[in-house]
Amino acid sequence: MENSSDDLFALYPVLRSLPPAVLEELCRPTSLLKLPVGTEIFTERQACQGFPLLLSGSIKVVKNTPSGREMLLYRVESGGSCIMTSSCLLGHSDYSARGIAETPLLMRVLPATFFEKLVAENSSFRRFVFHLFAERIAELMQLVEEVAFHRLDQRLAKLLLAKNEPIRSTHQALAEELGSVREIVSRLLKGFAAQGLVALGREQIELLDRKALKQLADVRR
Amino acid sequence: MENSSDDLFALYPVLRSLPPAVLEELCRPTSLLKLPVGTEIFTERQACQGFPLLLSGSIKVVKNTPSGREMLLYRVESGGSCIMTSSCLLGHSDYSARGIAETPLLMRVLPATFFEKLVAENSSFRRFVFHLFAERIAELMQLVEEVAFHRLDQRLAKLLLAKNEPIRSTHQALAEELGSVREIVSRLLKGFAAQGLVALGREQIELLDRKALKQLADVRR
DNA sequence: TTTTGTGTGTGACCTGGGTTACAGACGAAG
DNA sequence: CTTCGTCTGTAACCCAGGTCACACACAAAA
Repeated sequence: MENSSDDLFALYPVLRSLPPAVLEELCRPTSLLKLPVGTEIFTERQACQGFPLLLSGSIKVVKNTPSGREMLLYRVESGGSCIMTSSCLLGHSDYSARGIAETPLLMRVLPATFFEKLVAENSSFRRFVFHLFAERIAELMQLVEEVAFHRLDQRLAKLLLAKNEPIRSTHQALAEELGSVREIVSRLLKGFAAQGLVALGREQIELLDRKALKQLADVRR
Repeated sequence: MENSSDDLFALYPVLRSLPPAVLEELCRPTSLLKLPVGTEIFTERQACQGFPLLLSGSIKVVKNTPSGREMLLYRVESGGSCIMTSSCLLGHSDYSARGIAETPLLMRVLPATFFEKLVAENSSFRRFVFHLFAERIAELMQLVEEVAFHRLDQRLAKLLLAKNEPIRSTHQALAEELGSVREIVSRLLKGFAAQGLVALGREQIELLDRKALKQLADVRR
């Protein structure tokens, strides 16, 4: 698949107004990064060189515990951009989380100097970046609330609803998104199945009663 | 106490480079806001009119549950500025949290139009704002980790260490910072006291063994 | 002094969810 | 087919922390 600048513009319309020099630099074939699944995009306390523009694939940003548990903080999908990186570009040093390629990635990296320039001169780009920040903060605050106050069954229900069917993922993977462990997810899913909310298969979950799941997910306590 | 522009500049050196017009507007006595304790600075889903510059006092940003529990997301102190607001200034609509004056507040509000202009034209101001965002995000990610993976005794120990002695606050208040309930905090504090880590009094806590508390707070599990 | 309110101590109890330690089930590879 | 690795089920157990229901204790107000 060819990755012309067209793809870039389709995902990041903001970049249409780039000055030609930046554009040329950005579209040089060497600036195209292909990364395999599992690549660590960034680690806790490690610097970064530019502003990543994700063309395809998805990055998960997670916290890990020494005991081997994991918790998904958020995802970066194509069209989004990892704001963590810009955070770092802008003086804040350590990441305090890891970013990992969930799928093979295709991305271009906007060098730091260009990023600075764009943010300064291009109001729509600036708006775009601010928006990324704002969104991230809102999502993180939501996450704090959920982790602090919502039961795991609620959070699991919500997670299932957020995925598009057919859901193909292991209980382990779901547990890691929730910051829990496999056994509990299995137990809860079994409960859901018993209530006729889902049908379970190896590495696949079918949602039988979205309405009831939604109700479960939405209970305020 | 007079609140000249000097105070403003002392807290926000960034503003020194303001164009005179903005400066004049900002220093008009009418732009000085005095708010009593308990004022709701912003609520979930409510718009905002400018970028607040806190001169004195502290704002707590919290999540509440229907069951009456509360959880502190973060604080804004003088010199900081509530990035939530800017978030909103920049297009993201709903707050998903409440901001409440913990003490009487003294603040000036930079009107939205000036804010836009400053962010565009003044690189140090822009850097300042980005830095606020970045810091906030890092803190929130840290908070997620703590809530998800750390036990309450750890988090309480950390909280106590972060306060400056003498600590004068009720168990209820501590519980609300942690997103827990009074009884549990009392129980844990009693435990700390039994180990000689703290001495308890009505609305006051004395730290007897900071080293041990620190150790407790730092355990990685 | 008595009253009243606000903070604290405390025990009994419950429950969500994490831990351990398995056993079976399925699919792919040999 | 057999083997092996990955995924799932599941039971026994434990513990942190939340809930309920109190009883005090202390201070300020009446």
